[in-house]
Amino acid sequence: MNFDISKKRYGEVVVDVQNRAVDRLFHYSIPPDLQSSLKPGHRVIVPFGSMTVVGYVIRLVDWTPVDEVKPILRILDEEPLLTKELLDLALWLAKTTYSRLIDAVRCVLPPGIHIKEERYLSLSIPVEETRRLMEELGSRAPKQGAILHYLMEVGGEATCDSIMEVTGAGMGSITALVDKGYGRILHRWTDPSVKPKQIQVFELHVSIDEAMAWLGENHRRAPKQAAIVDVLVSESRKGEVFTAAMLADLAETSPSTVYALEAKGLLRRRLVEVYRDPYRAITSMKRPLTPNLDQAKALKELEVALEKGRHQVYLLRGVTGSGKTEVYLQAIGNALQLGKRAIVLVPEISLTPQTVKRFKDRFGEGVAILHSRLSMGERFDEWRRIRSGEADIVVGARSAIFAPLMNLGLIVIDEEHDQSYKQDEMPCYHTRDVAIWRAKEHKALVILGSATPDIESAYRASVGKYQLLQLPHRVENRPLPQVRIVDMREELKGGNRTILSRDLRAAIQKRLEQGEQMMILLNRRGYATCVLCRGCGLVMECTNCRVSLTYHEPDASVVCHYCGLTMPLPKLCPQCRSRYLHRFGVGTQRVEEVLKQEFSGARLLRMDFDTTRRKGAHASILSRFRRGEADILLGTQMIAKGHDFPGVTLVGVITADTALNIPDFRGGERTFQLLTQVGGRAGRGDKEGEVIIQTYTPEHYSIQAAARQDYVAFYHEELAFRRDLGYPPFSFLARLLITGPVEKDVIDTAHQVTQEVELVTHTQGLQTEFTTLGPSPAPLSLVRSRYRWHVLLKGSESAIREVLDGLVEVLPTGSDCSVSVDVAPSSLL
DNA sequence: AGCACGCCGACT
DNA sequence: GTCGGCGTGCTC
Repeated sequence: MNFDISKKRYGEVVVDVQNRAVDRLFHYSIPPDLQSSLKPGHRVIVPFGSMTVVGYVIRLVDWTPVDEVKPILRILDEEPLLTKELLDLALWLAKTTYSRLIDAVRCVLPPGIHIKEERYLSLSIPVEETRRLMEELGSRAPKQGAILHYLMEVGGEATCDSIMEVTGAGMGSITALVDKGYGRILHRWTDPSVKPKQIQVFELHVSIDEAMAWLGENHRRAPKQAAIVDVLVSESRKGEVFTAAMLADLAETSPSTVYALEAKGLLRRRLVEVYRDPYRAITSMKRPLTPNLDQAKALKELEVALEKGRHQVYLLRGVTGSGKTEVYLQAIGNALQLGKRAIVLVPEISLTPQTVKRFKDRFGEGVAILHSRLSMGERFDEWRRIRSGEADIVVGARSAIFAPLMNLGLIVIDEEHDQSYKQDEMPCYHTRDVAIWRAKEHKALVILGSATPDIESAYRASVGKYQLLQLPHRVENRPLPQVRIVDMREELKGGNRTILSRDLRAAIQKRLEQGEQMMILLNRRGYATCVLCRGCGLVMECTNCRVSLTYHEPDASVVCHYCGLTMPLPKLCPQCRSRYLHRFGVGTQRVEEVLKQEFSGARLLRMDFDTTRRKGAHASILSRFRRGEADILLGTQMIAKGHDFPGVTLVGVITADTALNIPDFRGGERTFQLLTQVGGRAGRGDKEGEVIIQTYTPEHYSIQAAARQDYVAFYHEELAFRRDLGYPPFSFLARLLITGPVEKDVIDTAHQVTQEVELVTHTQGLQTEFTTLGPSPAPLSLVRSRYRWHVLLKGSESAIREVLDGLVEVLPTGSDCSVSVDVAPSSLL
C-alpha cells in the first residue's frame, strides 16, 4: 500500500508540436509503474489526438481541470534531460520573449535528440493476391491500386508519408485499404540523429596468471601476439581501454594480430561509450600571468564578490589590448577554487582554435566547447560532459548560455556589444538577459567585457545597475596608434577618382618597403554592390528579395546576399536589351583586384564570407597571416575580430560610412564599434601603429570619436542623440514583424495586429504610456519570397509588456502569415 | 502541426 | 462508390 502523499497524480506536459494553438500545458495521468521514476524535466511519449508525440514534463500536480486524461506512455531518458533551473528558465524565456514554450524548451535541450513517430502501412495479404486485387481495384479506385503497386515494389511495407508522396494518394485511400483488411498501420519511432558514440575495445579474456603462463610458453613462437598480451598485462591495473589500432600501435604490429588473439580466446571485445573530443590535440597546462595594476584591481573586486556569493553584474571596459582575457581566466580560476563553475561566451566568429587553446591551456580537460561548427555528435557529447559534471567550464557562442552547468559562479560575456548575442528568431532573447537571470538564480557574477560597450550597458553602469570595472591602459603601455581621417570628397576634388586615397596608397607602399604587415577593411563582400543599366536605369534585383544583387568574381555571377540566389551576369539588360550594364559600388573582391594591380609584388590574403565558407578556412587564413605568409590581410568585419597580430603596423578602412547609411538608429554605434575594434589591431608589437580611415562624412561624431579611441566622448554624443529621438535607453522598443508569401495577406494581418494592439491599449488605459508606429513595410520588405511588414511600439517597458501579454493570446495561428515578437530588437531592418 | 470529419461536385 | 478539394475544429 502506498500512503506516500508526495506522489503526484498528473504530469503537466508541453508537447513537441510547433503551433501556437497547442502551445500550452496538457495534463496526463501517471501510470503506477512510472510513479516512482517520473520527474519534472523528463522527456516522455504521450498520446495526443490521433497521434503519439514527444513531450516534456514541466510540473507534477495533484489536480486537473480536465474530465478525461490520457496516460503518459513512456519515459525516454533515465535521468531527466532538464534540471529544475533550466525548466524555470524556459518558462521565463517563453514569457518574456512572447514565444512558444516548446521553442523555449528546445533552447535548453541538447542538440540532435529530436525523434518523432512514423506510421507505416504494411500489407497483410499474400503477394499473389495483390496482383489480382490491383486489377479488381484498378479502374474503380486507381489510387488504392497505385498504393498496392508501390508496396509490392518496395517489399510490402512503407511509411505513410512516402506512400502519399510517391502515389499522390491521401490518407483516406490508405485507411480505405486498412478497412478492407488488406493491410495494417504500424507505428515506429525514428532514431535520434545523435547517439552516444561507442567504440570496440579489447581486453584480456583470461586471468592475469593465465596470461602470464601463456606468455611464458609462446613469447618465442608468436612474438607479435606476445607483445600485445604483454601490453594488456602491464596496463591491466590502470583501467585504460584499448582499440585494436591502439594495441597494434603499442606492440608495433597490425590489428590482425589482435583479432588472431581474439579467435584464440585470449582476448575479447567489448563496446564502451566514449566522448567525441573536438580538440583532442590541445593540452598543455600553463600558469597564470602576473596581473598588472589595472588587472589586479579588477580581479580583487571580483574575487571578493565571488567569495561573498552575491549576485552582481560587472561591466568590464578595457581598451583593445588591455588584457581582458587574462582577467576572465583568473576570475574563473578563483571560481573553481571555490568549487564553482563558469560559462564564457564569445562571439561565434571569435571562437577560433586560438581562443579555445587559451582556455584549454589553463584549465585542461575541465573545459567544454560548444559552437555551431562542431558536428552534432561532438556537441551532444560536450553537452553530456557538462550535464554529468565532468566539465566545469563551458566556452561557447550564444547558445552556450543554456549549458546545463550546476553551481555556476561566473558568467563571462566577451565583446558584450556584439550583435550576435541577440537572437533574431523566436525566441528573440538577448544572451545578456539570460545570463543575468541564471546568475541571479545561482547567486553568481556576470562580467560583460568590451572595449566599446553597448550604449545601453554603459547607461546601466552609469545609473548603478551594473558595476563598472576599467582597464584603461594597454599592457606594457603600448601607445595607441596614430589615426588619420581622409575625406574622400576632397580626394575627388583633387582629381583622385580611385578607391585608395593618396595617403593610404603611400602608407601601404611604405609598409611594403619596410616589410611590415597591414590590414585593409571593407565591410562589403563581392566585387560590385550593384549592377545598373545605363540604358534604362534598371538596377538588378533579386527575384525572392527586394534587394539589389551583388556582382561577384571570378565567375561573373550576380548573387543575393539575403537568400543566396546566384546566376550568371546577363550580357544584355533583361529589361531593355541594351549592352550598357554597369557595375557600381565597391566590395572586397574589387579592392583585392586594385591592390594587386597597384602593388604587384604584395602578398595578399582575402578574408570574407566567400573565402571562409570551408570548415577551418577562417582559422587557416588567420594563422597564415600570423606566420607572416602575407603582407596584406584584406577583409570584412571578420578581420577585426582575430587575435593579436604583432606584425601589423597599418590598418586601412576603405569606407567607414557603410553602417551609417543603413536606416537603423544603431548605425552610429556600429560604426564606432567597428572602427575602434579594427583600429586597435594596429601596433600591438613593439612598433607604433597607424590607422587611416577613408570616409565621406569625416565630421560624424562616430568617426571622430573612433579616431581618438575615445569611448566616453562617443557615449555622451550618442546618448544625447538617443535622448532627442526617444530611442533606447530612454525608451523601450518592441517590434511586431509580420511575414508571409502573399503581400495582401501580410498587409491585412499587419493592420489586424495593429488594431488588436490599439484595442488592448485602450481597454487597459495605456495610450499615454507608449506610441504605436505603423504598420509599415519593413526596410527589407521582401526576403526569401516573404513580404515583411512591421509595427513598432516605443515607450514604457511595463506598459508595452502589459499589452504584449494580452496580445499573444489573440495572435493568428493559422494562415501563411506569421507574426513574431521581438522585444528590444537589435536591428529594425 | 497533424488529422479527422463533413460536405460538395464530379466521374464512372 | 470513389476521389479530391476545402473549411472547421480539436488535441489532456
